[in-house]
Amino acid sequence: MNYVTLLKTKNLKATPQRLTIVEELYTHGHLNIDQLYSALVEKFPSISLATIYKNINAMSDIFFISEVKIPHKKSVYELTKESHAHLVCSECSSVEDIILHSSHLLEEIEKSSSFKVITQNILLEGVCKECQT
Amino acid sequence: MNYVTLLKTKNLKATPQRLTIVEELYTHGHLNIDQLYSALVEKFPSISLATIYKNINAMSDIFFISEVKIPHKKSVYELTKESHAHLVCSECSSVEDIILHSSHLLEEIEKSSSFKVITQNILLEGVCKECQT
DNA sequence: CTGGGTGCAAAGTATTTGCATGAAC
DNA sequence: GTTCATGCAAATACTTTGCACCCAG
Repeated sequence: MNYVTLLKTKNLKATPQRLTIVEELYTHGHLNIDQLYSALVEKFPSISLATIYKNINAMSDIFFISEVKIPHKKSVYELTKESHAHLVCSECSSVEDIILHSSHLLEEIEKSSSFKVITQNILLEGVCKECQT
Repeated sequence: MNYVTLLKTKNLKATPQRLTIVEELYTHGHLNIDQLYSALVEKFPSISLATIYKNINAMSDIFFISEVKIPHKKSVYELTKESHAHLVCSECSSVEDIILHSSHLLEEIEKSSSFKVITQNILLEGVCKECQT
């Protein structure tokens, strides 16, 4: 898949700044605003936080980027991908993706309530492999 | 259970403002900062947002209140209770609690990763009963 | 009485907006 | 050439802090 083309189909220009945000997220998976800014300022010394925000918002609007809200922490951003859950380490703050087969869960909800689920947002806090000394 | 006593055991004074926040959350389940402020200002016309924030923070520190972060929306607060999931309606923004038996989910995670889960944070977005015209 | 709480104002942090210039197409 | 993006500064929104006064215990 070609990010440049994908952006253009949504009428967003493929600027170097924008592409670098995408690359950073592709490479590192999950980054918060400050981490994105630190990464981008290396390459574009005069970039402003406003540009980061504008781009995050623009690409979120087209569902190309998603915000992950984390309890007691700053939000991180990721490239939108197949529905998945997040494992957040309380020690090192790492965020890991995991694909769940949560059909049981959805069945359970439909049985016990009349709520029609559209999007799942599952986040597990705990200790990652590396931090389990 | 007696909220007054509970607060005191944590060295928090049972002020009218504080108790009203608790009552509001008890009655309405989930409220954001603005809703809390609107409710409290009825009873205490000179209350300030700072007081709301300070109390929310103080009672969060003792795990008496929990913040629920919701995608694309403002956080809401609830009284801490038994572990449960949230159903958030995209139409009317209502938040409903549901107790899940998510053992399958936890087993699955432990099988496919070495992550040790401590806290679950499950939120489902969709359409509530009332909004399913 | 004593210590913590309240409410005000101010400070701090986070995010958005307006606009002139510049780059993508 | 036209449109949209960038980057600066300013504005707005959100949250915390300091302090004098007040109330719960």
